[in-house]
Amino acid sequence: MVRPPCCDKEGIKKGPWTPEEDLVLVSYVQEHGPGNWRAVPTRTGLMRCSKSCRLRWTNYLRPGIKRGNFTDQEEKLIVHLQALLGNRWAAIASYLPERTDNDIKNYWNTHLRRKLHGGGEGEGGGGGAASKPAAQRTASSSKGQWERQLQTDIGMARRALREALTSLDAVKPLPDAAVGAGSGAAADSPASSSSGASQCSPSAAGYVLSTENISRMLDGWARKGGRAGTGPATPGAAESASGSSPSEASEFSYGGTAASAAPALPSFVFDYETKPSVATPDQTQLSAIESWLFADVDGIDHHGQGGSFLDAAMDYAF
DNA sequence: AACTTACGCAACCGCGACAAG
DNA sequence: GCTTGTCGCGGTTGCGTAAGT
Repeated sequence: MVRPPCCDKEGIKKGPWTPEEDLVLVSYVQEHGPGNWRAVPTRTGLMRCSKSCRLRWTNYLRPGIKRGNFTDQEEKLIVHLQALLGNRWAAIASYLPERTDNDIKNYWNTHLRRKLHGGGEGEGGGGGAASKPAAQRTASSSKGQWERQLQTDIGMARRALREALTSLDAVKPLPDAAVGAGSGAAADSPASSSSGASQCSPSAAGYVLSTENISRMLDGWARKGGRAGTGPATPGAAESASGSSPSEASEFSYGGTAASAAPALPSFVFDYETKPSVATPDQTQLSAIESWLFADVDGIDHHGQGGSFLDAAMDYAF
């Protein structure tokens, strides 16, 4: 039963991804779509294990990802959902389509857990499992199962989310800017502010965000002088992306200024992206959430609305 | 200015579930 | 129904950077 680790093969590279690897992976996924990760290393020549490729894609390269600067709204959602669902970060992440489960997990571990429990012990990281959430932890966290679990938890989740939004409303009545910031890279991401993503049509959001990601990557690399490492992680680095296109980038014809060059990169439209939310206007999305949450406030559980959001929520996840 | 400590994030690891044969 | 392969998730670690002394 003990299966050897998938990555213990000779010649499998570990550690931070290099710009070249990122571009190869993006290029591959662009062409073939995400999935069949097993084949990625062999077909791309990447000396990475399939897991690493998948992780890199889902946590970093995937278009539509917003990084850093969690808003109050997101924070509250995370807190409430964590209380309800426990450390099922993937499930929680499905409510925050622009955030990765890893990001949420990190944010929880580094900010929220401390914040909520004042350095208190045993909650969250270990505590999430230790202190049983309202929804009992199932042994499985697989997609299908947590989806079913979510279905059963949905009532509680709705209540909690509504509370979260309601309490937030008291502080800040969801102005457009806030809504945009709620999920919008527009508000707090220098990258987007410089690239004008917020001005793009909603349908192009995914596209723009994806190119932004690349832009960020490229800029990060440029700043590090092409040094391998976590350069792309440098937040808000895209403002100088233009004019700093590393030589490697040209090899892949992505251009160094991905964001500004977006229209010239039609091949970068990730049609196969499984999270339609990236192409959904943030405001619309939040409005949907809100209407769904408040649908039964007055005792009316509009099936249509609830259903639609539930469907949408499920769509986000898959 | 140099050194130390704390923090944040990206990536790795191990396990379980699902699907195909 | 069983075995094997692949995928996805959550926990944890290690490195780079910021903050403090």
